[in-house]
Amino acid sequence: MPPDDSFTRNFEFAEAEPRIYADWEREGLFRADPEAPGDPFVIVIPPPNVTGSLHMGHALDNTLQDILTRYHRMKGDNTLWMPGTDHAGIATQAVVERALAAEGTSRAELGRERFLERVWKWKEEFGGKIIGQLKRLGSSCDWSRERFTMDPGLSRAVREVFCALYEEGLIYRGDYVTNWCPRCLTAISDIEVEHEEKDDSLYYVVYEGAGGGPSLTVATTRPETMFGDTAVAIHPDDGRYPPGDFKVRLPFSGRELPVIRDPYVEREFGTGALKVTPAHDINDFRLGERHGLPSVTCIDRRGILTDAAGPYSGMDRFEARKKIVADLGASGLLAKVEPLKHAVGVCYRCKTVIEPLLSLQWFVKTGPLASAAARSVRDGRTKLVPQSWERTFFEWMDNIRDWCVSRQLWWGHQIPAWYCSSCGKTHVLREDPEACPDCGGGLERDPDVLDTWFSSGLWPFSTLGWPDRTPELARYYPTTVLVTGFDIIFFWVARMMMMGLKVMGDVPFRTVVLHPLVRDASGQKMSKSKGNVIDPLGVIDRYGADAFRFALASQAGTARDLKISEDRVAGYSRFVNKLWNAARFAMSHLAPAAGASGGKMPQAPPASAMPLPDRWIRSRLLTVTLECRAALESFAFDRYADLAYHFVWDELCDWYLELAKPVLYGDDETARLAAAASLGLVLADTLALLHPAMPFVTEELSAKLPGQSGRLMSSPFPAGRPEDRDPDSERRIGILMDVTRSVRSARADFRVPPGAKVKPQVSANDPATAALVEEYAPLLLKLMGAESLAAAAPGAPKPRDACEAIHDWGAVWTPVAGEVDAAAEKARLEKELAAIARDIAQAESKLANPGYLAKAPEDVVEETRERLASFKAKREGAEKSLRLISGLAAGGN
RNA sequence: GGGCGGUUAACUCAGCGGCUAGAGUGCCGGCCUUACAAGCCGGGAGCCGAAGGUUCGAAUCCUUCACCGCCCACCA
Repeated sequence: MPPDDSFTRNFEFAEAEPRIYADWEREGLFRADPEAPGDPFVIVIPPPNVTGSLHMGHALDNTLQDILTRYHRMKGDNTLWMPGTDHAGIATQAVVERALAAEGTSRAELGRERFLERVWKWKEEFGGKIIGQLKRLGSSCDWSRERFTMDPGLSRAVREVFCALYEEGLIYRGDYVTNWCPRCLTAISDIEVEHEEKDDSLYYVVYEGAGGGPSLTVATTRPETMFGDTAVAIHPDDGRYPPGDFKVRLPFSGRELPVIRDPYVEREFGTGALKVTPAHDINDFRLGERHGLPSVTCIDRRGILTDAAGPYSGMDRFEARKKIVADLGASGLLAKVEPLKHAVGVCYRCKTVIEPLLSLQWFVKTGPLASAAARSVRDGRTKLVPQSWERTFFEWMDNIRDWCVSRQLWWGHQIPAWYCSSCGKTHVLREDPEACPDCGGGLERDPDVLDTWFSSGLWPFSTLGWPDRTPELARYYPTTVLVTGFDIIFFWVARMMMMGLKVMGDVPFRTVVLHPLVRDASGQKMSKSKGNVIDPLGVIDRYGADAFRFALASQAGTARDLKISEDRVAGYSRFVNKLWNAARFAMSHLAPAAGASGGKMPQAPPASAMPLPDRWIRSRLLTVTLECRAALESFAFDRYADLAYHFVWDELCDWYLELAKPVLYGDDETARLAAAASLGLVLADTLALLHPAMPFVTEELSAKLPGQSGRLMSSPFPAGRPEDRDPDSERRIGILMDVTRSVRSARADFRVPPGAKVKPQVSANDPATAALVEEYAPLLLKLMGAESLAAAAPGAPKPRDACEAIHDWGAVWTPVAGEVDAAAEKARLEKELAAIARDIAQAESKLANPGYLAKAPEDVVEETRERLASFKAKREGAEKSLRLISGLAAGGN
């Protein structure tokens, strides 16, 4: 029966995937309905930057989310995958500023209002490209609910939360030393600072004594900040320095600095004397607070020295450092210079060295929020998967510092704070005011915007409609699972937990699945500068989304790195093809069977009424189905993929389809139809099993099944038919596989010509096995290139020309050309016997061990007993053969 | 300085107290067998990083060490 002409030889993914996706979308299959029944299963997407395009990290993240979403949807859960994008303040603003620069203008020239118009316009025009790319991946998000962090609704949520936290004292404004990026011209939070090991110099600078006091030498890496010094600090117990108050003179300026004593100072480092610059160092700032020191800012927001730096004013901070060092040397005030390796903070975006700067910023008081978040993980309200991340999470939450949330940008949620020019009061308000509510004076709004992560911290409830009490919020919060890379645990996961617990009074999600980070094939981080970036869309173009998704899922275990290479994807594209062709084959037999049952899927008989191969595959399908479900429930995506892959390829294709062929091509019509129906049943379940990982090809194939009306994506996920469990059929198929493999192996070893038919015999240890072989011999003949397969008479000797394969249930004799070399055969058997003897010795020693018998679990001991019996059976067969062959070797030729 | 990973076949990894340690890719040999040559069949390949320890039993648990990688960090 030739396959149907419309059934192409390969899955034409380039044509099929967009078409199928459009069908799903048109049919509204992604939509969630809060009124619908079923347990809620909810995922909120980690919102990609609206300016971004799909990279490997997104591809992995969204593949896993889609697998879970599709699985739960098929299971009948009330499933919502909530999509959207992030305004990504600093990143987006930078992109638009670059565009402006190319036009020869700038943000300053445009002014705030026109600049923001430009960003919105840019967003409408080029933003959201990534949504289309997520669709190509197959993401089954409910696009009707797509949100953007700067939507009116979400902005309202941001404002509400800001006001509420302010009213509660959890948001405050103050003058502190914050991390300032002189290039981005904004403050950034602590976790946005990266630390880079750098080879630097430690300069020993002499501060001469004032008023007859002693001189001090301080050690610093940043001599250019000396004009901001307002003290020198030593350890209170440092005996190298005289007791009592004294002062030193700042080089060049002559300004007098008090010498203070504080245990913060490390006596062992440098000279044990520390220059204190409260305006440009966070530790010095704290020292200054403790000792009531003034702050002097000597470097401005652009990294340029200020008038406080006297002759160096107007110089860049690094230029100034060189010049100052040179000048100190010339004045004999540079005692020495040592090389020093230390970590320097740089901006996570532009890698510019951070300038700690005293400035007026808004902060979130994170202490109480963080301890609530940590508690929710400690008591299991939110689980981290893999659990090993908990320690890291606690580490951070327990040592968290206040979160600087103001950014000196224009693109973002402007801080809802107004300052009265008359009475000087600060007003944080939900509605824009006309005038000062207190005195009616003129108001000026705070120009700054909020950190992008402030709004993404609200994502799990703001997207569901909060602050309104929507049906979605009631039904879908807390969400079920959050899937993300571990790189944003602190940026995002922790913030959502803090905000969710504070605002909603409950955790934002029950489980956080932290997946690996995608690397290139050699484990390197992908980056444009390294040129090792693989574009996921190119991969989809070349291999299809299904192969790509499957490759990602197959590697999504508990490791930290996921090394992706095209070879791997190519490997799974062969799997897609394999599945396609297996289905093509199955369908060519299903079609006539369906014809016989009126175009409908033929009713498959119960497994127990079927021949052995069907009973076996259905038993295996049951096991694999249950294992796949267990794997998905525990987020073991790699295991799920592996199980499905091997079931399809090794069992379904390599054995079941081959064993079915003699029947399917046979003359017995009843048997043929039954086999086809059984095949259809197994195929349908297999497609459903694979659908979460490979949605396109499975949907396409499912549509070709006879009598198919609905979509596979909205069909039930297989639950497994418990009545199909059949360990005996698995054992018996195992014997038939042994026979087949033994003959194939003998043929290959002895170079039996491909066309030549052999007449193997099976010498079974018991009549039941002999009967089994005789019964199913017709199914095996073609698989092993045999003309006949017979059970040898009990006790019959192995023919001289036969290659023998020994099993615990008996032996397979495959006659090969001429006579088997007796000496070689003897050597082989002796080797085999030695191996068997080792196995037996091992098993026996275990069973003779009282500790083993007493402590090992019952089933393990039982297994060992069975194994020992099987070894002994094998040994007996091998010994018998050896006796025979020895006789031949000695007396024969 | 603190913490977390990794080290298993040529490569990339799975296995994480008990089957004779597995898979994919690659390699070797043979096949165009009417679902699939993007395929089929057969085959070789590993003192499970090192050393101790716990245990009846260790690739798997503990300790120490080595190398690789990541994260956090207020000795300038």
